[in-house]
Amino acid sequence: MSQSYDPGAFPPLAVTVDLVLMTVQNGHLAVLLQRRSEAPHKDEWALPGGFVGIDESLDDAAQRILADKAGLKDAWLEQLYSFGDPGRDPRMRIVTIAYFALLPAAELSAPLAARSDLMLAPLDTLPPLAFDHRTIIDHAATRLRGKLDYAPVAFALLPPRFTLRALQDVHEAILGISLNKPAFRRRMIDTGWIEGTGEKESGGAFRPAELYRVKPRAS
Amino acid sequence: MSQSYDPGAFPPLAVTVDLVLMTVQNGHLAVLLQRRSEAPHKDEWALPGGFVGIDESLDDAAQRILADKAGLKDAWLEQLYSFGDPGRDPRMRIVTIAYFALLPAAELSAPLAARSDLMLAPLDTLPPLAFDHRTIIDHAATRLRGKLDYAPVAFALLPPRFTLRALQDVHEAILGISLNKPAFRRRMIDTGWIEGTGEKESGGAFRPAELYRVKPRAS
DNA sequence: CCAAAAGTGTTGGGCTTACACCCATGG
DNA sequence: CCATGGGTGTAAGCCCAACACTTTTGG
Repeated sequence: MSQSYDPGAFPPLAVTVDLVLMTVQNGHLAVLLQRRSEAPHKDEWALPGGFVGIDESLDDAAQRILADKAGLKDAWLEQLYSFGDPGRDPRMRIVTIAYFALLPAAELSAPLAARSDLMLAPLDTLPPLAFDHRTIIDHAATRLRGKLDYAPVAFALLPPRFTLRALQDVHEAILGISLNKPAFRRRMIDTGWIEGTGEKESGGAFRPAELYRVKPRAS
Repeated sequence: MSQSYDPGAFPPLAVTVDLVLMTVQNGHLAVLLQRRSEAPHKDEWALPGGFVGIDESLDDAAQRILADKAGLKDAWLEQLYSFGDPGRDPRMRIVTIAYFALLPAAELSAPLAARSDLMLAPLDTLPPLAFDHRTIIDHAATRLRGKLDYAPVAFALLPPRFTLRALQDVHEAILGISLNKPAFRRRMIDTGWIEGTGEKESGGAFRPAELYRVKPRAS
């Protein structure tokens, strides 16, 4: 910050935002990938991303890219980490700010059906990825698992009304382990994050479970 | 990533690294600030920072700036968050990657004495700061307090050999609360992070305390 | 032998888990 | 009335904090 400044003097350098958009599919964490249509890494799989507009905040860029790729607004989105090794992109120096977002699998079915360049890949069987995107995804998975116990993140993967069993399934998918049912129920209930609606699940074959919703942030 | 690319087409945009360099001074968390020598915000206090070199990784840039300002190498340094709102710098669009670092107060006395543009400001009585640096410092303090219980960060604020009382003082300064002595001792000891050297503190007026050191990362 | 700080033994309470059981529903 | 999954009561165990106590040093 102490050196002299002249806009024209700066070497070409770009800032992008890349999204790690995760969901739970068949009991496993999965991430949305996009097939690259251009060099470098043409036809390889990569994270959806894009350049940050010159008058656009980083958060706004992430929301815009999310809307472009998944057609969605107001998703839970969090800045993850920044990656900027020289040479991570062969074209030029690019620093990328990675964000991660969580969406219910149901909300991704429409964009996945509409666009053939998108796919959902389970985290444990990722294809080879362009750039350093594999590293970025690993960071995101670690962060997600770390936050699960102390922050209300899992709800972003569920519809507005959900059963406790569905919530437990999400936790088990993210952590990759099975959890004790009564302990899980009580732990969730006395986090204060959720509240029961009087309603019951419909269409079930057996005893219907109560539907819960996220409490409208009291604290 | 899907739009066409031409290095010359990119609007001028720069990437900087800013450092939140913290220590404990007189029982309070404090941060290293540098008086700006140029516009904008000339003569205001700001975080030490600098532009990222075109062939330099983000981590390397942070280490370089740390060495320049504090004359130190191999400090514990962690990427914090990236800030890039348009307008955060009036000159041009600047995205900054904030890092935070922890150093024992003793290691800062030399640079502080040698350079009149540096000062150590307690977190609870910060002067007005340039740019969005106040926000960055708040993020760093929150992150530090959050990590204290589950990561071995406090040791970066202590010399290689330290007493449990000194460690407790650091924790109390960071958290701003006082802790129960026996509980703290045992909690620290069975984290497995530290081990006793046989040595005792010297020069004390009363019973000398045992000196501990960080275990050479077993796990 | 006294003051002051280091370090330890013991107790008690709160939180979480594990297991067993009951409840509600469809067929 | 049976199978199945939802939901709850209870007891055991672990972790952690508070308190009281002992130990070690300098003066």
